Amino acid sequence: MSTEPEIPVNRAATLTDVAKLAGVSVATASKAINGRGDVRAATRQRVLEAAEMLSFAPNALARGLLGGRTGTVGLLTSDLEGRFSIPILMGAEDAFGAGQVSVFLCDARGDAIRERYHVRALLSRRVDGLIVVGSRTDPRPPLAGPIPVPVVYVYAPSANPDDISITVDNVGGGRLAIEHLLACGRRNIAHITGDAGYQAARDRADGAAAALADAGLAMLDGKPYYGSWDETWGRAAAHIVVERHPEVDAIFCGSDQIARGVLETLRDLGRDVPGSIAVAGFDNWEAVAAHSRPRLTSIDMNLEQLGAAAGRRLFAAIDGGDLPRSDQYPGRLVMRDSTAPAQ
Amino acid sequence: MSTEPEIPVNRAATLTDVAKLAGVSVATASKAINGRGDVRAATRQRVLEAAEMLSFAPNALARGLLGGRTGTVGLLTSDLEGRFSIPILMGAEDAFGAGQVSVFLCDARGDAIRERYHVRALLSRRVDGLIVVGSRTDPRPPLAGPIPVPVVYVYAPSANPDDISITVDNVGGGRLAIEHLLACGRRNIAHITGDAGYQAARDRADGAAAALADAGLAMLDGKPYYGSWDETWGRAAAHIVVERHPEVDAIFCGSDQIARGVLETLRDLGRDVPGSIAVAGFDNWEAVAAHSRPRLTSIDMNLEQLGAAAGRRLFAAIDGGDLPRSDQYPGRLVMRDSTAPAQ
DNA sequence: CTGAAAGCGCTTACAG
DNA sequence: CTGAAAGCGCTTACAG
Repeated sequence: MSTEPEIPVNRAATLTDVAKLAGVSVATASKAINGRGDVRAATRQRVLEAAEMLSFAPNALARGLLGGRTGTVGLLTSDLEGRFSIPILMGAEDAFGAGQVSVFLCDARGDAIRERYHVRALLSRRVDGLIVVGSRTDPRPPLAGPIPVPVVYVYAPSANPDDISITVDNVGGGRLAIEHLLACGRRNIAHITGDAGYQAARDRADGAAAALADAGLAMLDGKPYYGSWDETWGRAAAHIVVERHPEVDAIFCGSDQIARGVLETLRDLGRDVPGSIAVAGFDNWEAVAAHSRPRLTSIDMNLEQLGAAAGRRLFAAIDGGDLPRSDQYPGRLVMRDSTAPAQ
Repeated sequence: MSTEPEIPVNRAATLTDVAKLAGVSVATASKAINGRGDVRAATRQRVLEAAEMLSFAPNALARGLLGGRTGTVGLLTSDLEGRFSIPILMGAEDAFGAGQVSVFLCDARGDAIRERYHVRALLSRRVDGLIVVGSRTDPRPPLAGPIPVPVVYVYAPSANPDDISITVDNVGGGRLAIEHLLACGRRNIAHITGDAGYQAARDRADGAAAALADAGLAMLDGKPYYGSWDETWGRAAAHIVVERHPEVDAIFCGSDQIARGVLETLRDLGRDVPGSIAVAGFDNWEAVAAHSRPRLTSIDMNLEQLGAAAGRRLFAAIDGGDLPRSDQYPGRLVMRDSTAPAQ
């Protein structure tokens, strides 16, 4: 029964505990654990064993207090429930998690007051940087007040062009969809999409129009069918399109949910997809696109990559050196069964 | 042109800066800012103004180093893409965000190694507590190693009954659905659900069976149609049910996606919903349930409330005192158009 | 009511 | 190769 007064019981072990157990100074213990400075191999060994024995975990707060860096970043989202925020968040989390960085998550719920409150809190925790995730592609006001750390806006760009914003190339996405439909031999193409108040709707429509123009064509009616982003609108709009333009041989939809509604109506009307009419969606929302009849071809915005890119930019900005610039990322086409060469 | 050498330029203002500018000691500045100790009103005023002028934000790391508490918690999720994790996460974030607590988000991606790594990191950041969010309702192994802070498991309970677990009452949810269908006057009720390997599937089925038994009934075929959680299975199973049991007047589905497939098949077969057959889903996944034809009645698991409850439990555990116990939360029925009294 | 001093747990020059 | 000392930014008894 030896008494070992040195071993801590109720509190987490500190470097002092480790040093004591190893019979060295805290300075030496620190060096041994961090692999810094010249420490005799045997000494290092002893320290490491002591640390292990006490399951020592260095206090990151103390560390952060010293060095200029805390190894934390803030992830500011405007709405967690948004399907778009989540993959971005995953990508960013992944980009950081791989390193030594921990992520503070804050949901401002679209409220500017709450956002400011969270920014204050994050700054007082001395985050090394901030990622601001939007839920719409429309530009958003930049964070208020002086922010002493780098900020990267993702998905929704900052309204200030001097800020770093990483966004989806929706124009390119619209192009991609149309080019695919053209390659399938379709010529009479309608575009049914969401609320025209969304930049995303307008951008995708612009890209679609441009791709059609390149082929000497225009979308049916010369303009998109703007509406809302859901199935109900998709069903209604499909009825209108087919009635006005029986010759329609392809429909590009601004979202998978709209496409889903379009598919239902075409099914009700007995129009064969893709034989008679090809249908392409947007978002590549697995749950929606992969189980429709037929399974839906769609544009994927690569949101996870977008998040990861934002993470890397933030790293670069934190490390200083060459300041990263804003950038746009292209989507990609995911082909399923709702599009095919015309029969 | 006065020279004011005291005002910091490149670094964040510290309490020392504030104290200097206000012409008091740091101790007094600290008390003034925290409303602690007796400070003359005028003095406090001066300090507050100085703090404002320098946009002083107290260094939370330094604070955390002193007191035993850091005001941070770790939110450990096993998969961010899971639809179920997100509302829980929102609820928890909300419960904390309202207070002074910041949340570290870690996605272990279902990998035990990664989970351990994240736990280490969180502990070295001295979080005050941990919330572990599962993505299935099956019990999961408790966190490995000695965890010196309170842990609350949510959605997926810990396999160790001594741990605090906050879960959904799936048995009750199954009951709720069946009781509603019975109240609608249905008597020939089938149950189509997901993978029997999921505790959630078995629990919901058990609840359904119990509610039927209470009414002196049994589900058609005497047991659930187990399959997978998606629409494709819903479509296939609905065909089987209708063929074997033309008398079927209600189908309770283990998920909204299954229900969606069931609705499609019934539509194809020309069976009227809800007139001829009532259909109820589970999850109340807005995007799926609110736009089907007809709109889907479904059981909502109140996941956001679950997350908030977990947050409050963790608070209680951190504050010590009466240790909170594990608990189950009931779901609620959300009535839409796919169920109605029999004609 | 105010301030000097100690200390939280660590790291980093600087001596030895 | 090792250790004593200073210091990161704050708070908290304790004097005055």
